[in-house]
Amino acid sequence: MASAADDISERLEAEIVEGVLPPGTRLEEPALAERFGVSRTPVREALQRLSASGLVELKPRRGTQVLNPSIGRIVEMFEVMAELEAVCARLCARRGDPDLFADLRGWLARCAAAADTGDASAYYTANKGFHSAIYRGSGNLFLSQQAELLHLRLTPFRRQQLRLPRRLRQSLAEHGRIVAAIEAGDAAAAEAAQRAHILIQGERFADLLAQHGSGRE
Amino acid sequence: MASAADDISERLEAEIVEGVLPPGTRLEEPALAERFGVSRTPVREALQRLSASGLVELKPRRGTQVLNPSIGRIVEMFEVMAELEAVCARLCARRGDPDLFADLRGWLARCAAAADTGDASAYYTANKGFHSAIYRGSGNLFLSQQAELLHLRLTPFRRQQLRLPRRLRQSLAEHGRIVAAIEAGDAAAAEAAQRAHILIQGERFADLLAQHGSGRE
DNA sequence: CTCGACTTTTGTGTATACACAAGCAATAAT
DNA sequence: ATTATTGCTTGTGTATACACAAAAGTCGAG
Repeated sequence: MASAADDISERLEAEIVEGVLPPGTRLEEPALAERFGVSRTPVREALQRLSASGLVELKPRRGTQVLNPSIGRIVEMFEVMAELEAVCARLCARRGDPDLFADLRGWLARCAAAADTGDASAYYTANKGFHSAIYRGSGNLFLSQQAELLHLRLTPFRRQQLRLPRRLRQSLAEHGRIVAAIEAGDAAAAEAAQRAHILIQGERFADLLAQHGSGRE
Repeated sequence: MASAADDISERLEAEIVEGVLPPGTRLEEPALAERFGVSRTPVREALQRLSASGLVELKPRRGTQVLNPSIGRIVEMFEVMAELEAVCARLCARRGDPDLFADLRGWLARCAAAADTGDASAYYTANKGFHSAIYRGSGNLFLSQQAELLHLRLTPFRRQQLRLPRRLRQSLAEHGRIVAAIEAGDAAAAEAAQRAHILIQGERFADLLAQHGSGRE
């Protein structure tokens, strides 16, 4: 039922997000067509969609490649992400829905379990669930979808961070503060905690790159 | 130099935003192909892009039509727009750049001139410039682009509002308060004023629809 | 007259073929 | 030896053709 273009764009998206296709990789239509056993037509449609969601860059007559934003731009994206999530957290606090509290507590527990065992992969999953719960908890479906989209776009640049065990525990503590503020109905505190929680990731990212001396400017 | 698909998507975008193609209009590929004198291929690419930017809906095997969101969803979009613009205004106030002040004052003057003569079309243009200046003034290019995109998506639903002369003067007054707060470096006031300025549009929109008893739910 | 099954038509999804621009290599001229 | 020009290769942009699903129309049975 899913069209070939859907299928291809999903698989490419996953590979970009997972880092299988690192930023800068050239995506040539004939090669992809052969790989997926289809013609170039659905491949082109898939690339168009990825371009629209901001994962690849599509230069006219010069091919498409996995987007490789500058450090500055990535930091900007993290700043916007921080604001979007801050709004979500504020709205969560304002709603004060007990079901939402239970949901958040559940994800928090999963995060804690993963942090205890130091399982970065499990923490990644639980973390994603936690943030999605906050998006949905805003009660604004459009906002939630925008947040999910930007979260996806940032995933390639966030992966390395959770490898550091200290960051993992720190992240967990921040989650705890966020949930506490939401449960207390303290919108301002929830907003501030969430914003800080995301902003620190942008800073972390810049630190990591400066450290490793990546080839970016 | 611009590809046919670029050209078509731009023209369709303009027509959707201007209301020539009202929400709900079916966009059939063969018809568009004939109209633009090209084959279906570039038409399809153009529709893909419009779908990605959120102006049209592309249902598999069921064609594409100009997006016709529910009232609730449009209100949600206005809420997100309000938050994005609020962030922009806050960042403007924090920067405190005199060049930015001058820019804003310039647009404010153009808005005032248009409001004096009651020229809704001129006010529309000046208003767009004013808001764009605030986006750019945030100093965050990514945020600015996201704001422009959402502004574009909301344009079809904002057109009717400025017809009302009272709303026009009211809008001008709000602009004045925003600029004053930014110039004063009062980030919190700028943020609040900008948020309110946008939110009122969402409410206005809902009012208008309720009044006219549109066919939406 | 109404309802349902069948046929026709319309429109989308995909494949293939051609057109052409950009990059690259080899050769020729200075 | 260096550089400019020309031809070749690669890859994207567009056109056309076919496959098939969904909607629309038609016909017959009750």
